[in-house]
Formats: sequence, structure tokens, C-alpha cells
Amino acid sequence: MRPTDTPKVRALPIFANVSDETFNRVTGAAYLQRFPANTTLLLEGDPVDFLYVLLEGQVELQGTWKDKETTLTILRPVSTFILAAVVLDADALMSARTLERCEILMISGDAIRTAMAEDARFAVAVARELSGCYRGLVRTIKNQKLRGGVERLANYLFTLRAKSGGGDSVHLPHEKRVLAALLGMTPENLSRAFATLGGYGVEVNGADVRLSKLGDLERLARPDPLIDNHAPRGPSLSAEADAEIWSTEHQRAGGARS
Amino acid sequence: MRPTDTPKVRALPIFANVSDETFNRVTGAAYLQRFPANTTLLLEGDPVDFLYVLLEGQVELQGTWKDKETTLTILRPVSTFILAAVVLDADALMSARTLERCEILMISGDAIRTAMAEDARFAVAVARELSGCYRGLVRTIKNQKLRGGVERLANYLFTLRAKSGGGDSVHLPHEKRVLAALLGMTPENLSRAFATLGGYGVEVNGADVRLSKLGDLERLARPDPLIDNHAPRGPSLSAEADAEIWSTEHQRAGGARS
DNA sequence: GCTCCGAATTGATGGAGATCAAGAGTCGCA
DNA sequence: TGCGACTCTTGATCTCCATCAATTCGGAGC
Repeated sequence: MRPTDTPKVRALPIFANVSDETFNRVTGAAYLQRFPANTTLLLEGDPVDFLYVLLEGQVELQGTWKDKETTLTILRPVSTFILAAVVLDADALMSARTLERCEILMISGDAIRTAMAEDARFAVAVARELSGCYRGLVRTIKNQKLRGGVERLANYLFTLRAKSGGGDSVHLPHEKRVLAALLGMTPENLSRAFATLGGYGVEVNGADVRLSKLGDLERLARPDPLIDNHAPRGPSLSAEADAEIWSTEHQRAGGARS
Repeated sequence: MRPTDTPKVRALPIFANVSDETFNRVTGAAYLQRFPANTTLLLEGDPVDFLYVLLEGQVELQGTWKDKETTLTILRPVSTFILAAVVLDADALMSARTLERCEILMISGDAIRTAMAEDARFAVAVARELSGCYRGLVRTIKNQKLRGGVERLANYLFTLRAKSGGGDSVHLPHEKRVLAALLGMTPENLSRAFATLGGYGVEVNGADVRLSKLGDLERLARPDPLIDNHAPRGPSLSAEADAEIWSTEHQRAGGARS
């Protein structure tokens, strides 16, 4: 690992509250790798030997069956992925593909498992991370099965807005076809969904989106803290440690809770 | 906890490899409760104070949004549920409702978290369980998004067959309307799906289903070990510790892997 | 036996989204 | 500057599934 990357990695939730000794032991056996865009890092069904830590770029996790393909999530830095497979030393259930040029830290799965067995604090941190990922998936399923395409898009826009600090305009972080896959629809229908949202004050200009009529849009979207992990959570927010909805990104409000 | 229940609970994966001392400490602070059918154990958004262990009966986990409702899974003994919320000491993302009279062991969440911090083996066991649950959800999403209703039903029948030892007839463990919710369709469409499968040798008689023409049915279903957690996994099966697809039931092939 | 109620089936219709096809804008590159 | 490849958009059609409605079936209770 490069010295400049160390602080980013050290700040990962899976190392929260973990001793320097364990941290150094685990990351000692790690490679920093660069990958070009559109590279398959890991294929569904492959054995998983490393925990991946995305430091730069974007990675898509997808599943396949009978020539059909579905996107489960799109990761952005700094995120870990396929932790569950590493913990169980099992085969990957989804494929991982770079969407752009990426910088990825690969940590030995053996090292992870060994460190968990020897350091309860690390094992707890891993369990907490897994819990966040699990809850992220629950949110994803609810989002998919309970909402229609237009509603998913509207809520996605609110999520973006919340992440970017809450102005009245947002910038789409992906190509539209990638966004469509992420939202579980075709590019064609994403276009139509944006057109529909025009009636709710959504003006699209390339990757820039203005949200006039926030009230109207919110009445349509009905964001829900039990699905969308961004909503105003009351003044005394108790630093929920859930992973993000749309990914396992680590942009937590607070640090570790004692 | 009743003495007769102890062995069942002790055999749970979250106690695999765990010392008697930790086991006793954790289960010491536990209540055994009975609930009638159709009781809400836990409502979406509620704080979660206990880890639930289903010893008898059936429990449905569901999510809601704007008068719509979706079933995430149906649990059967012996299963734990809402472990992720317990680990994070967070609010529940789904509701839990009994489908029949149930016997449930409730273990203090504080006790779980404390024991994890003090006993690495327990923390590892919890992490492994969470990993299995996570992978179960990944399977669920792939099943939902990649397959149509008829295909989901066909694969469900194969899963049932595998669990019951592989004869050419299976017994449906739920009412059809519950099964429909589990498979993510309406009761009407489940009926129609069964009718369609008639052409593939599926004969329904109440809750009993005969599968003549297994070959035809399998060609339609295309079961996949990366979605359906039952498929023949090669002779040297390495005791995958994944949770079941349709639930977090614990019917593992092997015990702990060293 | 009977009724009654809910579950299960079957049919008819509607809507959301996928697919197919064509056109319009954009970017990179020679 | 123009070509080519790409994304993005828009329109027409089709498929799957939900919904509404009408029976039929089966068991519980009297």
C-alpha cells in the first residue's frame, strides 16, 4: 500500500477501533493494483482470495443468469467489496467490473480471517460492516419491489441532493445508461422517467439536474428513512452505522459509537 | 430457556465454536415467549432490543411503503432473525409477523454485543452468520430480477425437492397465498404459474405436488448454484456456510470448517 | 346434513416496463 | 472538417404481471 493511501484505508469502518498492530498485520499482506476501465475483476462463481478496497474509480457489481444481467450496486471510493465471501471463504455470487480506470487495494482473505480470529475488536468491526451491507441490501430490495421506476428515480435524486449538501441542483455521477442499470430499468425508460419528472420541476441538462419545485417532487417521491439512507433523521441523530443504500460507500456521519 | 430447547439453540451457527461460558452468558439473559398466529413481533422502524430465535412456527419478514407491502422471507425453525439490527443497535428495517402460533427465544441485544466484544470466537461466528444472510439476500435479488414468475416457481419446487431428499413429489409448506407473497407474485398469478407448469409435468393436488418429467422442468428452471442454494455442488462439497435462499434457516450440510 | 367464509381458481382488462426501431445530439480522431 | 461510434432520446409495439370480477372448492361450525 502507498503511504498516501494509508489514512484513507485506516479510516475504513472495518478498521474502526482496531489496534495499529492488527491493522498493520492485515494490510501488510496487501497489493495496490491499477485496472483499466471495463475490466472484470472477479467473475461470478470464482473463488475469492482477496478483500477489495476501491480507492479510485468506479466498480459495478452485477449478477447474471441465462444471458440476463442485473446490476446490484455501483461502488465509489472508498469502499470495500465482497467481504461476505471473504469471511466465509466462499465463491463470489456476483461479478465485479470496473467502469473506469481504478485503483484498488487487495487484501489477503486469509489475513482477514486470521486477524478476526485473533482480535475481537476487528471481528466486531467486520460484523458491523457486514450488518451495514446487509441492511443496504434490504433497502435495495424494498426500493425495487415497492416503488415504480419514476419513484425510484425521484428518490435517487433526493439521495444525491442529500449527499451533495442539499442545494437545488445535483450532478449525476454516472452515465445515464449506467444510472439506468443501477435503478433497475432500461436506458429508454430512464429517459421517459426524466421526462415525466419534468412535470415536477426536474430540468435535465446533460449530467446537471435542477430541482425547482422540491415540494412537488418530494410529494411524489415520499422518501422514507427505512428505504433511503439519507432522510432527515430527527435532530438527535445517533450516528447510524448503516452502509449507503446505493452502494457500500463509507460516508458515515459519525465515527464509531462506543 | 427451557432445558429441552438448549441443544437446538446451542447448535445454531452463531454459537458454533463458542465456549460454553460465552454461550451461557448470552443465553442467560433470554426469555422464551409464545405468540399466537398473526401477531406483529416487531414493526418497521422500531428499535430492536432482542435477537429473535424462532424455535417453533413460521414468521414472515416484510417491508412496507405507501400501503404497499412486500415479503422478504419466511422463516422456519430453527432460525435467528434481525441479527444485523442487533449488531448495530439500530432500528428494524422490516416488520416481523407470525404466520402461525410460534415459540420464540428472545436474547438481549446488549448481551450479544457485549459477548462479541469479549469473545472473538463468538464475534467471528456472528460475522459468518451475517455473511450467510447477506449472501442469501444477494441470491434473493438475483432470483427476483433475473427470473420471471414461472421460472421462480419452478426453481422453488426444485429447492423444496432438494430439501426433502429428492423424490419426485414435494409438499408445499405454506398456504398458496403465502407462497405467492414469498415468490413475489399475486395469488392469481401463482395459480396461473402452476397451470403453466402443468405442461412440464407438474401436477398439483392441494399442498402435494408431483413432478413427473423432471428433465423438462429442469430445462425450464435452469437452477443455478449462484442463485439457488441447493444445486448439486460437485462431489467434494466443501460445506458452504451460506444461509438458505428463501430464509435464514439453518440446515447446513456440515459443521464448522476448521 | 346444512350454511358460511375464506382460499383457490379462472377469465377479462389495464398498466408498467421491455423491446424494437429510428432519429438527434456529442465526442474523438483522422 | 468530416467520418464513425457512441449515448441519448422518442415513438410504436409487445409481454408480463396486477387488478377486478365471478365462480368454485373445501373446511369449520351449527
